[in-house]
Parts: sequence; structure tokens; C-alpha cells
Amino acid sequence: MNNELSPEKILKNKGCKLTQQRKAIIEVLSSGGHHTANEIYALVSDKYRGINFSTIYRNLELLVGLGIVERLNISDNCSHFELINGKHHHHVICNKCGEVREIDICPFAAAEDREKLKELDFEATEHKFEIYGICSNCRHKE
Amino acid sequence: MNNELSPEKILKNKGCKLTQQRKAIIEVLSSGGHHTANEIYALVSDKYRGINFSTIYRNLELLVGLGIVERLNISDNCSHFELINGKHHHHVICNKCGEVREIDICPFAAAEDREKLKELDFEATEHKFEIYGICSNCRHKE
DNA sequence: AATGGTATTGCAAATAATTTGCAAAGACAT
DNA sequence: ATGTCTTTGCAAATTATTTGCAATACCATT
Repeated sequence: MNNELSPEKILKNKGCKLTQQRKAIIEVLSSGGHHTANEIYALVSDKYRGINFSTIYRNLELLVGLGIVERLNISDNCSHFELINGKHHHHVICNKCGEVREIDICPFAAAEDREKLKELDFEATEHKFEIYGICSNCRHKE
Repeated sequence: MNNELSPEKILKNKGCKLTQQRKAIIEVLSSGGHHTANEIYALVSDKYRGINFSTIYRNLELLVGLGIVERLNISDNCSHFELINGKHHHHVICNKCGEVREIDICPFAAAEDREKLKELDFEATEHKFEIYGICSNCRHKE
């Protein structure tokens, strides 16, 4: 896997240039969490004045393609992005406030899954698991 | 659960009217599978001439809200919709051809999951599980 | 079967997210 | 320091989805 290499190294290896914009995007994502393109644009703008939206989108696309960033299709209207660092995890999403939290449960390990996949003759590369419901906060208010 | 009631009954119970358009949308989804709003529009248009896109969207939204239809955020650019009938299932998605297939594996049953959720004090109502990779077809060609 | 109140539709226009073409600027191997 | 090739900013295009509003269709009631 790419896990041992830093995002910067991976870019270099693939012949991509390490621009200020890319550094800024990676830096923003490095602090963890999942962000929309909008949020990333805002956060990066603080570090790199005048960055353009299309630059954000183009680079997120690139980083996803290189396996550096994961795209989450959590809500219905826009993608969220997060850096793939060592710790594999999944997500818990509150239907009320929209908050997204991480869980370190991974259901994929279960042997049965792999068995059935073999029947399908499907070569699995990634998987996603999301749990929806009401978070503690939302349940306890009103 | 709503599983015992037909979509039509559920609509009635909620005081919603059973319009031709709604019947057509439900009929289209009843044949199974997952479709984009676009596809549903095309399919429904065959049954009900002159239906409008906004009617499709408004009703899909309604049906999702009533727990009759599930919205799948499988691809990055648009939602897919499928009828929730008796059999709970998840999805396997080919990264190459985009084909989506169902699997009857459900990882949520694992006890551990529920334990950790309790720690989070999160009340889970739904969950989704998707496996991405390369399907048999795509792997065997070229 | 006709009627009326209310939910629903079609239409057209508005949003919002994302993508694209192109000339100018930047990265980096030499 | 230079040249090449990638990447950026800009502006405009695309695509999915939503919304306001007047006209219409459901369906409970008469």
C-alpha cells in the first residue's frame, strides 16, 4: 500500500509537481476530519491567498486517484474528502445535525464476506460502511 | 417496520394522495434495481407521458422520507434510488464499468458493532455498506 | 355523481456543485 | 539561468437538484 509514503512523496513518484496549492490542500487535510470542497476552499484560502475553486477540485480529484484522499458520499448534495492516513475507519452520521464521526469498527474483516465475494468473482479494493441515526446530542435536546 | 405495508398503503396512511405519477414511479422502482433520477424520469415517462423532472425529485424525496425508498450515494455525481422491499442488502460497485450489484451480506449484525455504538450513545436507524473494486467482467477483458 | 378543500403537478427559472478550455505562470531537471 | 511540461486562475459551461406559483387532480363528503 501507499501507507508508508507521504502524500508529497507519492506525488513526486508519479511525476506530479509539488505546488504551493497542493501543499496547502494536503496540509489542511492533514489536520484530520472530513471536509467538503467548499470547506477546503475556505481553509486553504487562509494559507494560500487567491487559490481558485477549480484548483481545489482538480487536486482533490488527483489525490483521490492516487489513493491519498478518500471521497465520502455521505450526504446527498456534495462530496466530503479526507486524508487516508494509517488508521482505517468508517463513519457514523447524524440524520439530524449532520455531524459525522469516525468509528474504528471495520466489518469487512468478517470471513463470511470474503467468501460471498469470491462467489461473485469480484476483486474488492476498497469498501465503505456508514451508520446513520440520531446522535447523543440531538437525542437529548428537546 | 413498514415492511408489511405496501408503498401505496403507507402513502395513504400519511395522508398523501395516490397520484398517477406516484403510482408510475413506484411501479418503475418495483421492478427492482437502483436508478438515478434521470433513469427514473425516462422509465416513468413511458408510463406517464409528460411527467416533469421536479415531480420525480419531489416524490423521490417524499418516498425516501417515508422509508419506502432508499437513497444510495454510490457515485460522486448523483444519487441512486431503490425500493426498500423485504430483503435487506448492500452493494458491490465496479470502479471500472460502474455496475452495481447486490449482496446479501450484512455486517451490521456483528455484536461488536452495537457495543461500540453504545459507547458513542448513538441511536442507529440505518446503515450502508458498499464494496468497491473490479468486477469479474472487467477483470477478464483485456 | 357533483362539489370543494387541499395536496400535488407542470412550468420556468434559480441554485449549487462540479467541470472545462485556454492563456499565463510556476516547478524543477538540466 | 533556462526550457519544458505541468499546473493554475479565470470565466464560462455543465449537470444535478430545488423552488415559487398558478393550474390541476385527488378523494372525502354530500
